[in-house]
Amino acid sequence: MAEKKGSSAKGGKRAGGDKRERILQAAIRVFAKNGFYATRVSEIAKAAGVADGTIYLYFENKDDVLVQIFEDRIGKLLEILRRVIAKEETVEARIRRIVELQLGLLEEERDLAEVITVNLRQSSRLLKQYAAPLFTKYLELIAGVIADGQKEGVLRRDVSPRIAARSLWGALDGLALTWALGTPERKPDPATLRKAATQFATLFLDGLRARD
Amino acid sequence: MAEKKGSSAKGGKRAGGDKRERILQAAIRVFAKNGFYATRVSEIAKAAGVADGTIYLYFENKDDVLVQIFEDRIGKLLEILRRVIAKEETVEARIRRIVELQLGLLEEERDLAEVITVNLRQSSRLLKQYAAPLFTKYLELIAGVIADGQKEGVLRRDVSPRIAARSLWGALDGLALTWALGTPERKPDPATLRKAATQFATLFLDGLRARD
DNA sequence: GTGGACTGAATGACGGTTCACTCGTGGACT
DNA sequence: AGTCCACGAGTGAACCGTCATTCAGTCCAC
Repeated sequence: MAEKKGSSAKGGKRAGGDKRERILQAAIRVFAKNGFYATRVSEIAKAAGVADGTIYLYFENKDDVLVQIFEDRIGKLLEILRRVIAKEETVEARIRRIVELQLGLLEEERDLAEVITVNLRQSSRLLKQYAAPLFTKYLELIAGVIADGQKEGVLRRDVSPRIAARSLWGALDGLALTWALGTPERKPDPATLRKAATQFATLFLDGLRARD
Repeated sequence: MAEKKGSSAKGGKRAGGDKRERILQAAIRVFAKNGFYATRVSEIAKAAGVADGTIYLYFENKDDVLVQIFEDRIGKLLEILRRVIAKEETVEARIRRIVELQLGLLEEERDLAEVITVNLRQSSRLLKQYAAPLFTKYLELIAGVIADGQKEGVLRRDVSPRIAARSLWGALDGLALTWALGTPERKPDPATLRKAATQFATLFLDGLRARD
């Protein structure tokens, strides 16, 4: 309504790509707030400043909106993670970065984190089909780091990298859930977050380090 | 239809309590299979061998069925956990038992585990109101064990018991999720499960043990 | 003036909930 | 003992509100 249109230079034609993005952002916000099933398509539309029908120009249906959020965002996250891991020298540093990144996401993009944490589990059909493969990639990335550490002799070899990776992810997810559910509105205090991240990373690393 | 009625001795009058239980069990089964939102009330009814309307004699509405599952079952789980913890002598043994119990639940009552793991996150309204308090109790129980360990000097003191407890729960939940989602039908292989439990418990304990 | 992005009211399906009815039971009365 | 009746648990077809989705029309940009 009181919305300015195309805003800058060229005008509106190429606004298409922009609309899609606006809808995605709005959907993340609303899904985070109310959950997938309790969210009305019309709410997403309103939040995006778009007509109900417009959503169907960019997405097949409501499910597809959730799917696209995963495809788009988790893809990017994986990219960032890969780059960050490549940059660090030691296994320990890499794992600490993973922890920081996953919990940091909560600070930066709280809504996205909540959508991932909470909605990852909602529709099993959806989940298994789209989210699970990406999720698996994420886990394999972590498992890879751990396996490398084992080969280097830095990490103990009597724990399966996969199990360790899953535990790591689960623990971080569990910590995230606390804040996602705890404070309805406010961002979790970054200091608390950082403290938790550090403590947990230490705990995990000490458990995983090769005994001397 | 082809259902035998009151079956044994007395007849049917006190069958009421029985019906409620039948509905709960059926609901756990169906919720586990399809998730809360995708489940039709009529499906629960069919699975329980009961008319649609009967469900409303025992539960306020569909939401209430889920709520009652939590109240009923998690209550019992807490009870068991408390008893088990009391019986063990050392902190290490207690933590190992917690791990075994939570992963063991997956083996024994796969559907319930799935409902808890997956549906715990579905309706945030529902979740915050009913499940969260019970969940908090569970976490506090674990945190208590860890705090005791710290007081005894067995566990390191530089990690908050709460954070450790959350991590522990999250990791176990993450491991459970693997199997809950992985094999659609079959129970996870008990041996795999046990291996994972042991490995993780060792990992966690070694991380948490007081350094010498 | 035309094409196409966009709109939003109308549509239809779906499914939770209701409620008028059925029927077995156990107590009261003969 | 045999009959009868009131009760209420149980039933399930119908109801009705709630959306996801559609599509006939509007409005720019060129």
